[in-house]
Amino acid sequence: MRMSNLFVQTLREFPSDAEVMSHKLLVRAGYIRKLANGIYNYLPLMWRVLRKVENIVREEMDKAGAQELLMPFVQPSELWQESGRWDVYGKELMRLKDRHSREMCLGPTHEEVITSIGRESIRSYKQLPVNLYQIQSKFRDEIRPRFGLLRGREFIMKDAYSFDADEKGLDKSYEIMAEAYRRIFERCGLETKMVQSDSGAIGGSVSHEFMVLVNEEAENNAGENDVFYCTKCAYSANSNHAVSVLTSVETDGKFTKAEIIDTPNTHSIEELANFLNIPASVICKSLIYVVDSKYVLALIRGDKTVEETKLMNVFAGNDIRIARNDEIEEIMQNSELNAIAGFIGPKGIKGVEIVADETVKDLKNFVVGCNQTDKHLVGANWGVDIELPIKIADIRLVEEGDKCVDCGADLKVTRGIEVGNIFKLGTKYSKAMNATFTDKDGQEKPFIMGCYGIGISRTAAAAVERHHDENGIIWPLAIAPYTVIIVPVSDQDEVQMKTAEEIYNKLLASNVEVILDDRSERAGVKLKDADLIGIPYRITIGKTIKDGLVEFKTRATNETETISPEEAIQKILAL
RNA sequence: CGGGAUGUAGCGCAGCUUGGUAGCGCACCUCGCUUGGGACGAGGGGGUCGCAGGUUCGAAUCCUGUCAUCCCGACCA
Repeated sequence: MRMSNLFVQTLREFPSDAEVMSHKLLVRAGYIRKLANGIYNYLPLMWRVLRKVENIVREEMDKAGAQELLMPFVQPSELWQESGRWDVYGKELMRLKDRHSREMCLGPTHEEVITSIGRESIRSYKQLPVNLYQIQSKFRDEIRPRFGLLRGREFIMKDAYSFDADEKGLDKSYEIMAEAYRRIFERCGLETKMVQSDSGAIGGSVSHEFMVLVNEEAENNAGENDVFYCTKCAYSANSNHAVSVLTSVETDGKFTKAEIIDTPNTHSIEELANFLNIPASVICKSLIYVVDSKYVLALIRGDKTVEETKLMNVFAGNDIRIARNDEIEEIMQNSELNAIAGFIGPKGIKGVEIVADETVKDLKNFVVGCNQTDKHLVGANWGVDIELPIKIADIRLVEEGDKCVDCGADLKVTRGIEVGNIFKLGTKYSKAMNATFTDKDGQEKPFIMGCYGIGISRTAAAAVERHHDENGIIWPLAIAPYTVIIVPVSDQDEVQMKTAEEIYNKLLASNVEVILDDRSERAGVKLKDADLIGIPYRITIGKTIKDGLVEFKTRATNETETISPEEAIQKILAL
């Protein structure tokens, strides 16, 4: 490709609406252009990168025994009614009507469609296992798209679905996919961590996410997930799923007599602990949440934080948020109580489901809200002053310094970008949609399914997030849009131009993906652009060509060597 | 949806407080000059000032509404 023909427009400055590096760089280097909120044009350079990622994914999926197909992007509502998700998926599902007023949606994922394919085509256990995948644009009407390609509304995804006859088969399919995923990300030049995760709205039991870890020091951290990992063993998990053993702290309070005392203006745990001069760990914190449309009172030890996804899962909910003040007022009125947030407690409260975190059950002589503003109950004990809630669960957010449940070593936290996700779905969809096969014993059984996603466009963006410097992108070789760029310093120097053309033609003849910067620009412009665009190797032809030498630069290390054109060609061919 | 901010040329911004009919840098076009890290000079093209109302002799500027975008929380590949 000649640079003079390449459809690319680099910008001198970063776009003002971008926050994270991958977004800033991809726009500035002319890879993407926003069309609408969360919707981007993939310009020619970007499309080349995406196709590279896709092809790596294809090769590894095919190698793993999966077969590619393509399902419709627009789907009928009927299938979603069958699975039950039409009503629970929420506003992320982009719904629309066709000319006959039939309800349709833009595919955010394809469990329903693949299940319908499975039930129509797979009749016997002899046809199993099957793993089908596609690479396609998905649409999710995200509440807040951001970070460019890292969280768009329209994005490119590889989604695979496995069908097995039994759990053992699923375990095997799952392990094969996990292994394929490890290879895919490694080939894309991305170090990933496979972490346990919540299985969320898609449903199912076991799931893991593949996280690209991003360093904490980065100014704008694009990692949207907290990943906890053990410093000693292999345990790692998304914060929405992580569990831990706590280090022991004071849980027996100093108040030995149960009484309600004045605690004016102690709206937060910190204020209350300071006022009473006690550790937060002898306070029982009470928080009111709205799960779907139900009120929930969550109790947790004062020094700990509620993990909202865990709490939501206790009630098998789809949506959770902390209650607003007017909703708390409503609950108080219905309970014939009167307290504002900060003084809420479990005693006497009505119209809410109560769940206690495991941390509260061992509290003794503790402090808790008593539903009277500016007062708390101190010296409380379960079963004496307040009944211990029946529902006890782990709804606690793990913190750095907690201990690993597997080996007892310290847990640490880091930020990660989720680029892949694998789920054991089990029979969630096959049962709901009546997708069955005939097993060995002649019985009709629902398929045991799994699903496996990779964000293709997100993976490319994550690669930029992970590999760049102050001058621009540094593409891993395997997904770079071009392998090498040839830069003659002056287009007016005939020898330079002639040499550049020769190297260009030789590399082209060997099927190397090469750019010749034949533009009539000053050297600085061409060199800046080469760095910004992030081509892994650069052959610069300058004055030293008089001595038969060119400069060979490796973008990843910014190291250069002065060698002959032929040597430069050989170095590229040897990659 | 809640909290905060912004909409002026392809990109980055000034002008708005104190109304008088739009400007700077980059990019783009022409000519000259220049060619190892985003040169320079001269000339040029491009904007219903997000949109709709209102106030006014007159609105980018003041008022009202509306739309869009960005940031912080809930979503997820």
